[in-house]
Amino acid sequence: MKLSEGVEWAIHSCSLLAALPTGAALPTRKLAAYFELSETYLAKNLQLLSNADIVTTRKGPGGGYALAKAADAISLLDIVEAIEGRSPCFSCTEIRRRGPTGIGDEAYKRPCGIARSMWKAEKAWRDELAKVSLHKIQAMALEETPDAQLEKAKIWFEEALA
Amino acid sequence: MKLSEGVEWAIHSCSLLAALPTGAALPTRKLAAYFELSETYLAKNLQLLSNADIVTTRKGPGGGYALAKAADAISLLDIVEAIEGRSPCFSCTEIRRRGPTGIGDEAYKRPCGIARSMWKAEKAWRDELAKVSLHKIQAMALEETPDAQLEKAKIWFEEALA
DNA sequence: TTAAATATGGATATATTTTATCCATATAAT
DNA sequence: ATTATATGGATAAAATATATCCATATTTAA
Ligand code: FES
Ligand code: FES
Repeated sequence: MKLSEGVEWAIHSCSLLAALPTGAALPTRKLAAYFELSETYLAKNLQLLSNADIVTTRKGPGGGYALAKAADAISLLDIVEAIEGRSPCFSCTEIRRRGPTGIGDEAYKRPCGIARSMWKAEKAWRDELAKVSLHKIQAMALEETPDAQLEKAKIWFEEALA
Repeated sequence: MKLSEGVEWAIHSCSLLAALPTGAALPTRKLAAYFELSETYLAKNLQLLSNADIVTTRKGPGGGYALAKAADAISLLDIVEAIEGRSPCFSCTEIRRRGPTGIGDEAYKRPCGIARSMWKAEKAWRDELAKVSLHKIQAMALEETPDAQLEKAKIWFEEALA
């Protein structure tokens, strides 16, 4: 069980976008450059964010990506689900119905106890992710980023938005 | 993010083993037959349970698998970790250090806020799994299994252990 | 003592998923 | 018009999950 790389990429990208001045946007090329990531593959992940209405896009020169809503209205869960999808990690294949003791499908009404337990745990995970806003992520990043990096980031932004 | 099939197989297998009379054991062949699963692949998963000390084994005729401890001393988390391993689902690749604004590795002491948040959610998942004992799983199964199946299972057991 | 039944671990094969790239197209700004 | 950009589809390459096979060690039962 591993989350895809794209989840980390997407969170960092959103966190960076959260720092943009109103009205500004960053294109794939610049986002990829900032994090030193594959431009084409990052583009795919940004598309997922776009389809999930987490970011908005503007085509053409000067265009790019920006957050679609306030950073405190976007949660880690939103981002994780945009990238990973919404299907449960645990999937019950109804093993209980199989084999020599299994009986007709109509006999099994509720989801089995195993699935219910696994799904409950998964809900705890999602609930916890839902509690963390992008705003909080950005605030933590701001606080823990070394001053030297903040300086360089400031200069990079000026150039990128010029 | 998907849990491997083996997790479901392992939980069902343990739940069945929990129903064994003291001293009895079931070999791979019979477990696979009961659930109509691939015998060779189930064997691999049972090996993982064995290495994790969730089940004990006895080689030779009349041998097989049995629980290594009481069913209420085994949790879903134990089983999930035996099959899936203990490494975190989210892995921080330290993207923050990269790119044109990144500075020397020595500047980043604590894990980043993104990773801390993701790991916290993961902990909530594991904690929830740890709360569910195999005993509970077995009790739920017993309660929700149709009577017709319980009958057939009883007969199957008698034959299997004869 | 021997034969049969079983688990174990290694090697390997196959299928599926993830990661990554490329391209043709649509769209917007200058 | 030209340039910069996102989008979605097709495809390729790499990694992982699924599945099988085999040689070996061990244990039981005859
Ligand atoms: S029957 Fe296997 S998890 Fe539901
Ligand atoms: S730097 Fe990316 S999650 Fe830690």
